[in-house]
Formats: sequence, structure tokens, C-alpha cells
Amino acid sequence: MSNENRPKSSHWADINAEKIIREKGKKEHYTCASGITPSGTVHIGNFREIISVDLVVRALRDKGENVRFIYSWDDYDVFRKVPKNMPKQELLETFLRKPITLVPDVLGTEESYARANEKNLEELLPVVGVKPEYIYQASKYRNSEYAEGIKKALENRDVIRRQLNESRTTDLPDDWYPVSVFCAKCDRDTTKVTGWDGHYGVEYECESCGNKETVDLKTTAAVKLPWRIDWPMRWAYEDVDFEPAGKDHHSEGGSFDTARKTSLEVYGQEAPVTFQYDFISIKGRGGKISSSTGEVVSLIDVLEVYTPEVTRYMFAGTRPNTEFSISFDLDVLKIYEDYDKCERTYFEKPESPKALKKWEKQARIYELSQVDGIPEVMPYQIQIRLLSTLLQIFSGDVDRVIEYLGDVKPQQVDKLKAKAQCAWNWVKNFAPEDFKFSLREDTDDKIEVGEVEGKALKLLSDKIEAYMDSCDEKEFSTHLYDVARELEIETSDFFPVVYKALISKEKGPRLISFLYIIGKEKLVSLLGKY
RNA sequence: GGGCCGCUAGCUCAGCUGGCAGAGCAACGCCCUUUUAAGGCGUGGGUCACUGGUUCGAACCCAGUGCGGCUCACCA
Repeated sequence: MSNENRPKSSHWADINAEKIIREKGKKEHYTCASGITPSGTVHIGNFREIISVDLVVRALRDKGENVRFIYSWDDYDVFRKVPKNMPKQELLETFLRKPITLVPDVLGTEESYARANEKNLEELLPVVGVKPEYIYQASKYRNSEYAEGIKKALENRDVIRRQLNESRTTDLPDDWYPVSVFCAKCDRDTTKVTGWDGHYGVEYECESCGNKETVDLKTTAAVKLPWRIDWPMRWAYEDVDFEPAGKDHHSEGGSFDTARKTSLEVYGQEAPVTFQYDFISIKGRGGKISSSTGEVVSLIDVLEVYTPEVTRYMFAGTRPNTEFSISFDLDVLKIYEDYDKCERTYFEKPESPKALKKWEKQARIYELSQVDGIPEVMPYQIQIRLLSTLLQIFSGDVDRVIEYLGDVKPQQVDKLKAKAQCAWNWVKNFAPEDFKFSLREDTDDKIEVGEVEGKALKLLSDKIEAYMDSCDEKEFSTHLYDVARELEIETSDFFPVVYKALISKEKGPRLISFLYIIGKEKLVSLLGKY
């Protein structure tokens, strides 16, 4: 962050960073945590969790702090239901009640279902500049690394039961233990804990296979803590300073609420600084992906249409506790225009203190939207609409678009290409039909036109040949209208014919500019044959 | 029932560690000799949901009311 005479940032990420330092005190390093259960495709809603933490991590680092950014895969959670978007439903059903790390990968060849879901995201996160340290809970639990934490929960069984009962409708029974066990024989969590020896021995009985044994917390892979206890145990284990959570956790009586109490009373430390983030919804993907089931939109789908910077921008520019939707319809254009405006603002820093204050907010959002550092040269500014039109004229060939533009600097090429790829994907997959066109080929048959219309096209072709090189757009428009005038046809009849001859549609981009973009040579070959 | 969020122009929203009420779209007008899906300039448009409080000053802070949404009280 460039600091010369800058007003103090009021961005939520910076405010939270300050709050962490204030509440946790000055520390050698701060631990920021995020985590989710890979019980299915990791969707874009889950991504809000990760990116929210990443933004706060960046804010802390920009203040010169050392930060450990951990990301926990809760892959020792139970496989509770089969997501509808997964193949091999019957096979998956046979693994219900087992930990997801033991469910086979039905999508490919990963070692497990959990791993497959994890890998999908892990491979993509660096693309948007997110690089956490991954922690795999299945591995932690199965190696008994949490033995002491589990034992502590058992020792405080009554305290925890009281804490949980405060927000339950029905009290936990007297013989309840604050642990859950995966049966060592059948791997299911259909077990009942029947005793604890006061040290490391836990006795259980499996209700599905009848297995009954006593396991040692120091060596067993079977015992895990239920979520509401697991969370504070890990806060203590990793010394977590900051972890946000979704609104489902943040209600009174929700899991953050009880975890906070357990953290303090059982594990002896304050809960991390936190905030609540809201859900995000999807707009404009009607029927495109979903057929039978719950449509799962994940990061990879978003990156098809939004560049990594614009993707970050949507999250960095929205306060976490407000809901917003990620759009795939015409709103895409607006988002890009907003981002471009933000970008131009960043590179045009004002002088007056008053203007500087407004600038600061946008500038900070821009910085937080970048994947690796601020570009040295402002990226090439082109309206996404124009870019889409150009791409359609050149059939998606980005190099020809860049050649046409003529003034793209070498340092700007990569980002422009990335933007063009997204624009092209959007046009192909999501743009309304009205928006789409493709230029006719020279080899295509002529369209059917009446006698006068044919003459008009021919005349237009002649005028293009005669005047286009020597006139600018404004001057040439006279010749365009002359065609209609000379042949005594209404422009409202004339324009559609031109569009039809060019793109087989009755409407199109504003004609004069459109003709200039297409260029004389191509026009003459398309129109001259009438 | 508890908690959280929202209510600002016709629409979608920004503005919220208090300082002249904003943007985009829509509308209207003008220009590009003329509509359309990329243009330019301009105009109109507001009880900032309501009531009260704090303050020199409130869309913003506090207390309450109404309407709408989400969420928890199983599991994670």
C-alpha cells in the first residue's frame, strides 16, 4: 500500500485488521482461520468465507504484521447426505454415516471423495491470489493429534453440557459425552459412548454392527469432537485470532455463541475476533446448468465470466454482512464497468484532501482486488460492450482484436487477453440472443432481398469503396443516408437489410461505427455482390 | 420465541468511525442530417420507512414502532 498522505482506510478489511490488533494485543504473528466441510462441490458461497479471510489477512500484512493464514478442511465430518449433483448416487448412499475422507471419489481418481472436492478448490485458489496453509482435520484426528483437546472436553463434560443446554430445547441426557466415535469396525458414527476412564480410555458400542470396545485417545483414529466443541478446541490448538462465519453460526444460540463459552471456560482463551458474512445468490443462469437438481455454482464457473481481479472486486467491494448476487446476465457488463471505473480512479489520484477521501475508498478496494500486486501501467481500458462486439466481429480471435485496437501496450496484453476470454465466454454462454451476432462469411450465399434493397446494398458498397478511406465516421454518415435517399426507401427499411446482409439479423450495433470496425475490404466483399 | 440484516429517486443500489443526499438504468430534452444493442451534452425527479432522543449539525449514533428477508433453537 502506498502511504504518502493517504487518508486512513475505512475499508472493512482494514477495520477488522485494526480490531484484531486492538483486541488480541500486539503479537509476533496473528493466526487467521477459515474452514469448510468438503461434503460436496465447494460452491461460491463457501468461497466468501475464504476470500473474506484473505482480505483481512492482506489488510494485516499491509500493516506490517506477520500472519498465518490457515484453512481447515473438515474432512473428518460425517457424510450425512448425498448431494444431488453427484454421480453414482447408489454407491454414495452406502457410505452414509462414515467420515467423508473414507468415501470414494466418484468424480475421478482422487484418493477420496473429500480429497476430490478439496483439490478442485485448492488448484483454483492461487488463480485469485489466495494461498492459505491447508490443514486436514481427518489427518489430525486420525493421528490423535487432538488427544489432549478431546480429553479436556471429557474432563469438562458437565460444563459443556450446561453450556449447550442453555440454547437447546431438549436437554442433553446425563449419560451424554462430548465426543463422537466412528466405529473401528464399520467406520460409521452410529455409536454410543458408554464410558470414560477419566484418562484416555473411551468405551463405545456400535449400534449398526454391534462392535464394542475401549479405545485409547492417544492412539485411536476413531474419536472426534462434535462441531460445537471441535471448533473451540481448534481455536486453542492453533491459537486462532480471527475467524469469520456465516450467519447460520452467528445467531444467538448458534454454534459461535456456544463455542465462545466453551473456548473461555474449557480451553481457557477468548474466542477469536469474528464477523458474520451473509450468503450470496446467483442471478441469470436460468436453466443453463441446472436441470434436475440444485444448481451448484462454484469458483470455476464464476471465473469463466469474471477475471480474477473482478471476482475479488465483487467481494472486496461489498461489506461482508450484506447479501449480494453474482450475476451471469447483463449485469456482468455493469460489474466490469464499475471495476474499470474503480481502476481509472486508482490511477488518477486527486490532490485536494476532500477528493482524496473519496478516492481512498475506491483505491483501497482496487488494491485488495489485485491478484499479484498493482500493475505498473494502467490496464488497457475498453468497455466490455465494445470488446464483446469486436470479439464477435473477429469470431473470438483476441489477437486480431488487439491488432485492430492498435494501441495496446505490451504490458497490457496479458490482462486484456484474460478480460477478452471472459467476455467471449459470456457472449457465447450467457448473453441474451439480441446481443449476439456473427459476421457473415464471404462464401455464404446472398440473402434474399427485393430489387430495391439489392440496389441499396450495392450502392452502399460502392459508396464505401469510394469514400470510407477519406471520410471519418461523421462525414461518412452522410453517404450512408444518401443511399436511402437516392433510392427513396425509408431508413427504417434500409437499416435492417444492411444488418441482414452483414450478420443475418435485423438489428445490430450502431451502424456507422459498426461499418468502420468491420472495414472496407470485408464490407465490399459482403455487400458488393448484390 | 430469540438473533441478525434491510427499508435512500420510477427501478437496482452506493453513501454508515456524524459535515452541502449520490451513481447506474429508466424518463424527458437537445446534438451526432434519423429510431434500433456500444455515442455526446443537459434536465427533472427525494418526508433517506415511522416516532422520539443525543448533537452546533443525523440517512448515518441511541431508544422504540411498522414492513420485508434471513437465521438459530437437530446436525454440521
